[in-house]
Amino acid sequence: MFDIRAIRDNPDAFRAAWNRRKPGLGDIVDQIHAHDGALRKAVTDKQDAEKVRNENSKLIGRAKAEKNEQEAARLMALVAEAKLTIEAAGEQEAAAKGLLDEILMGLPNLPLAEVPQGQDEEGNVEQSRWGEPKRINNPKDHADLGEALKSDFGFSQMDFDSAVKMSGARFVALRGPLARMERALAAFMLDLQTGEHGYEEVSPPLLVKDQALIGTGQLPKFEVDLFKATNFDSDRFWADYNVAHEAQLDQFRDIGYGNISSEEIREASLKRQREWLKKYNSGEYNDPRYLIPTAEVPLTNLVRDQILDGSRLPLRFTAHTPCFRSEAGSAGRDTKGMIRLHQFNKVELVSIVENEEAGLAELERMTGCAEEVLKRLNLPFRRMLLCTGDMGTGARKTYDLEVWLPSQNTYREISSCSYCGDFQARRMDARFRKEAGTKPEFVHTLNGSGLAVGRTLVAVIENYQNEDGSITVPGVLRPYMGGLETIA
RNA sequence: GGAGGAGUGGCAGAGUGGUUGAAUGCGGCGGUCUUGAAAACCGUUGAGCCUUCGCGGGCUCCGGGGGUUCGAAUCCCUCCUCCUCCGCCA
Repeated sequence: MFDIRAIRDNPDAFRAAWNRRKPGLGDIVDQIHAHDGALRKAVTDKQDAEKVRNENSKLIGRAKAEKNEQEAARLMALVAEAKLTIEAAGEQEAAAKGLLDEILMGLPNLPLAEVPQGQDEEGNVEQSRWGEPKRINNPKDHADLGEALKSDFGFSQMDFDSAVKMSGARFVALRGPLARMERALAAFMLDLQTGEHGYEEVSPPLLVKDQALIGTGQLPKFEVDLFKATNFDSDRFWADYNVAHEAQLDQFRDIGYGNISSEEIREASLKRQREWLKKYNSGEYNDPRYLIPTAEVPLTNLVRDQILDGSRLPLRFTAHTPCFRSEAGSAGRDTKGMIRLHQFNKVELVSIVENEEAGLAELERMTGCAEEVLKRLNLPFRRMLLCTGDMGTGARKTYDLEVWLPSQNTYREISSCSYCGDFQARRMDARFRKEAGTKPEFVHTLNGSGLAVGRTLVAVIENYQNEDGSITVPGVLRPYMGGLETIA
């Protein structure tokens, strides 16, 4: 969401920024301006009429107390007239607000000036590199290595076949030492971020309401990327439906079937059915939840609908959770292995700060916190500054960390750290008060992966592979794996 | 799942149809007193929006939504949340 007053005052700045996101998108400013004008006109009209109603209602009370019925009747007529105006203006207000919100909620955040212009990942700019890729002769990819490794019971430690049978494509079951290594990675990351970087560990809900996703920006535009868990109340729906059906039949009977054409009956029935189809799909009989696509959603929503104490900022949260993504639109990409799954684990970092200056400093800090994980695992990586076309909707500036994958002879994304300004805060109504007595201000939010656990496992397997197909356990993970040095 | 109760300002807690955006207490802020502090006393203290260059004026909000009424925190409907008891359950 955006500050409508800022758009009014600087329409050209918004126009230019949205055009940087996507050529032509800035023209939306004209529509916003039109709807905003209509909205304010309607609001003013309504308020004027409400004033008339309120004042006269008080006078009515006084007139009645004085037993002046004639005066009371005269005033009541005035109020009745005002109410018509209120109703009409109210409808116009709701219509304009609906159109305006629909536009505003669907627009992406404004990229900061230092973000490079670009259409897709080709436009991203490398910022730095760390570590030297190790020379590996004929490196195998993680899937081949993982499937070849056997658990004590003789099953693949990276068991795609079994997972696919029960859940379909893009799922995996880790078994034995590899499963433990994934847990070790998560524990290591969490200990680092909480113990050394000051993040508070959170165990959040994994199912959230649509409002939470609207808050962080995944909705309304990207519902196809999410897994939705529905729970339709069919008993209540059909009970209500039958009542409406009976009522309509009664209505026909009252009119008399001789006085109504079969065409009219058909029309009326269809209309009723269409209405109920709409209700069927609405939230009225359904209370859906979404599986979180990232812990950014619950962690950021921790501050929703609040006025925080400014002296406590910044707040830093971390959580290790599964993430669920439908991966609609990525058919055919990364179909082999664990790079792109419907379910994966991730350690997420979220920071709540007070303004842009603090936010940009925090972005550097947060990215550093993510990089530290890779450094301690001794995995080569590079830092990319994302271009305007490759950033997520909520972001104003994003760094991606890409880890070296020997099998692909390239760097692959393993973390993404974003500064979101007050974009999410406005959608969530998350504010803070600098000092007692001062106006509340919107907080600024950041989120980043610290790191994607599944992909880190992939990187460890590939970078620590040995000629014989065994995997050397990185030093920092050994304490978490009972001292195990090699997975074979 | 069954039975009952409750949702009011940062917190506690009055208020059941007419100057109530809301008594009172605590907390916060400012002040008096004091060498300083405490205590005491006085004042002040919700949010959002519209309008105005500004001073100011106005509207909305007492869990959410809808309704009754000239007028609703107060009455009705509905949903949500919380509490107590019973049942079931990781």
